[in-house]
Amino acid sequence: MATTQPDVTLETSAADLSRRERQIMDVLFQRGSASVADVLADMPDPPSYSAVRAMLRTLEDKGHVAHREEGRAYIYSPRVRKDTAKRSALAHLLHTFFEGSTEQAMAALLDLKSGKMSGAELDRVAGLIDRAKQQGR
Amino acid sequence: MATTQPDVTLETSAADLSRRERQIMDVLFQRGSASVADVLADMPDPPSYSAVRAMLRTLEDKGHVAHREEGRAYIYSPRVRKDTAKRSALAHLLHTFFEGSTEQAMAALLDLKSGKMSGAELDRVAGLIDRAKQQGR
DNA sequence: CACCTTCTGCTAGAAAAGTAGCATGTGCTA
DNA sequence: TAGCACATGCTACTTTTCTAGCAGAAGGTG
Repeated sequence: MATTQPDVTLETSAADLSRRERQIMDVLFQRGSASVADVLADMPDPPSYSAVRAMLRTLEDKGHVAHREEGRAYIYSPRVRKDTAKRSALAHLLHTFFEGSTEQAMAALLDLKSGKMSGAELDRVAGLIDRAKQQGR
Repeated sequence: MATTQPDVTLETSAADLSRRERQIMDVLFQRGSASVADVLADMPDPPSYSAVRAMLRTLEDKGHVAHREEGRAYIYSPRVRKDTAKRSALAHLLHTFFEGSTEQAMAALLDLKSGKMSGAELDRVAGLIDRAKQQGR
């Protein structure tokens, strides 16, 4: 069965970002919105303040982020809705590492954190699956 | 001894790769191993054959990939085990988009593909969750 | 064998990414 | 009001990424 889905190519963003830009977007998605200093604080192998500013400007030019002024500082946030970004990231991961199989991904997820999940949490997830089954029927 | 969690920062790779390098690694993880031509075929906005070769060489220098000769062609493959790569990718995604919550990630996963999952597949996943519950108890 | 195809090894260059630092504006506070 | 703390706007520079293309080796085929 040719699973030849172009779904990955799109990616809504991420695919065409440079290393630093990607790191910045990650921080922004994780925090929702952030000042330059915030971004800097969360970056691996942190560059200079100036460098971050420059890259945020680039990202803004490219349309990936927007800023609003808060006091005298700029607060940046991603322009794609987190939900959309989530979906593409997930889709990309699925394609790259799990042959597109949700089942495999779920298994890996459970394997990664099962020890750390509470019973209640597991119950809720089980509930979600039940609901999916209902709908699919 | 606060070796708390290097989980995200480390990333086993990915974090410090350039755009093209990342794209190549994605192809390699997805296919397991691949010739230059294979990689090229799967890349978005495909560069030249030469360019791909050069980047594979770079990746090899950096230790991210290895090659073996098969006939007169080089077949490249990632040097980190797919499993390890999976884990870090998943961990990173979890941190970036789901506040580290497996539950949220599962929900998103179901939401993304629930329509496309077979009943049997859902059953198997439910089974996995049951098992996790057993263990956690 | 002569030729075509397909692969690698190089080298050199253009383009993009990443960076630093100065100038400037503004609020705060001693 | 003078000075500090922080913020942005720029610009120029260095480094890495990305790319093309030539030369040579090796297999396949008429």
